[in-house]
Amino acid sequence: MPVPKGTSLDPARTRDAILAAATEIFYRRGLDGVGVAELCGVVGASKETLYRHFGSKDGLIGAVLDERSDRITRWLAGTVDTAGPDPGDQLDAVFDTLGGWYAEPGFRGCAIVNAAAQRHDSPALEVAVRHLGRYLELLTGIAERAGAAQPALLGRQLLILLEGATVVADHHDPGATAAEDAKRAARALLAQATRKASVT
Amino acid sequence: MPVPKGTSLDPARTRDAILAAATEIFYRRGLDGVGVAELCGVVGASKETLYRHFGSKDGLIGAVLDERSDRITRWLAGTVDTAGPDPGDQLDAVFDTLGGWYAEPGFRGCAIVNAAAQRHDSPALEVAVRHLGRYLELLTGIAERAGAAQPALLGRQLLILLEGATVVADHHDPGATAAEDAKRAARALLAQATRKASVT
DNA sequence: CAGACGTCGAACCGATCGGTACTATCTCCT
DNA sequence: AGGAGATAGTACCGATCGGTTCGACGTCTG
Repeated sequence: MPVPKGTSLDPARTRDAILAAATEIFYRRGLDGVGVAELCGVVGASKETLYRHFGSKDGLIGAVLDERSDRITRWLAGTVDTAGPDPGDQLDAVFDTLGGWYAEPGFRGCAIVNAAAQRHDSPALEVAVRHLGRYLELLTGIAERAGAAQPALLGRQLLILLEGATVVADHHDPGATAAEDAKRAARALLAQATRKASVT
Repeated sequence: MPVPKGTSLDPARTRDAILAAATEIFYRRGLDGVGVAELCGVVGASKETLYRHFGSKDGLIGAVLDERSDRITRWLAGTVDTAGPDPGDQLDAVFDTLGGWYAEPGFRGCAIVNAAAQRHDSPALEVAVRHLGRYLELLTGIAERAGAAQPALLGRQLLILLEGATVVADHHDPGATAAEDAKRAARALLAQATRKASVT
């Protein structure tokens, strides 16, 4: 039966359902680890519907990564906003939030960086560049508000800590200390960058 | 013609040739981005030869990652050995070496971490865990020799910097400063950890 | 009520996938 | 000299790939 009797016809909702299912399964199994047919089976949609909404598998991948980057960025910016006015507290909030993410079951690293690792062109690379740019903007803002001597430098260093902690948490973090380790390092760099007599 | 007239028959060399070609093409195009047939065409070997040496594509992937991890670890340890006795100099050597790698044309991030991003089981994950463990051992050794208050902590933080710099260099490093940024951060953390009145 | 639109389910397409089998031919070792 | 082992080349296997097409049937909008 096409279109089960009684369902409300809502293209936007259908699109969102495909997007949500694809986001989860692409993250868990990798972009090449699942075919379009299986994906359609999981979400309960037909291939025609998927291709009408996204045009191609690459189009779907692009949409998934776009949406995920937007959501993560909003989520992280939200934790900064609710952390109060102190830049140090904001930094703590960022890494505490990351720590919560690392501890979630099914954590597999950053979906966007992972995607860029397996498709070094297509939409994935562009989304990754933009995604890290957003992170950098957020972190540099904290560095500026803290009065760091070289906020751009500190922002880049904080980005390195963030991405490094994510990789380490994914692949080598027996004590689950990556977020805490990175937080301490971030605090130390912040303190050093805001000291009056600053080193290099 | 099977076995071109005049070639020396050397299974080990054949194996190495396949391994070298696979290492390059897997790194550039991703594990799923190239098929066994194309790979055989590039290296000039037959499928039977490949399967006799490696058993399966996954076996080949495992061998590629194993060999690459060994080689990178030796390479990095070598730069530390030739950097002299000062732990600070050794740390500089590590990140300077990384900076040279980042600047190479065709740099695509850490092949092993990339592989683990697209195959979160199989041999890739185990090799990644071991690979980061080797890095951690190297960095913790530097931290110990420097007399850090908490060498294990500093080692883990240095690992985060190393991996973070690699990711950032791959995806968002317009000024190609990632290695230098990480080096400065590493130096700052080392200085802080070796100060007598140390902050947590 | 009528047409436009959305959707499912299935069939189908050519291409490619990882992997196997076999033959002809060459090198190496005794 | 002769057997054993290694190799290229090719054909082949079933499965799956991304993608297209079509008909039946449903909802939505006028």
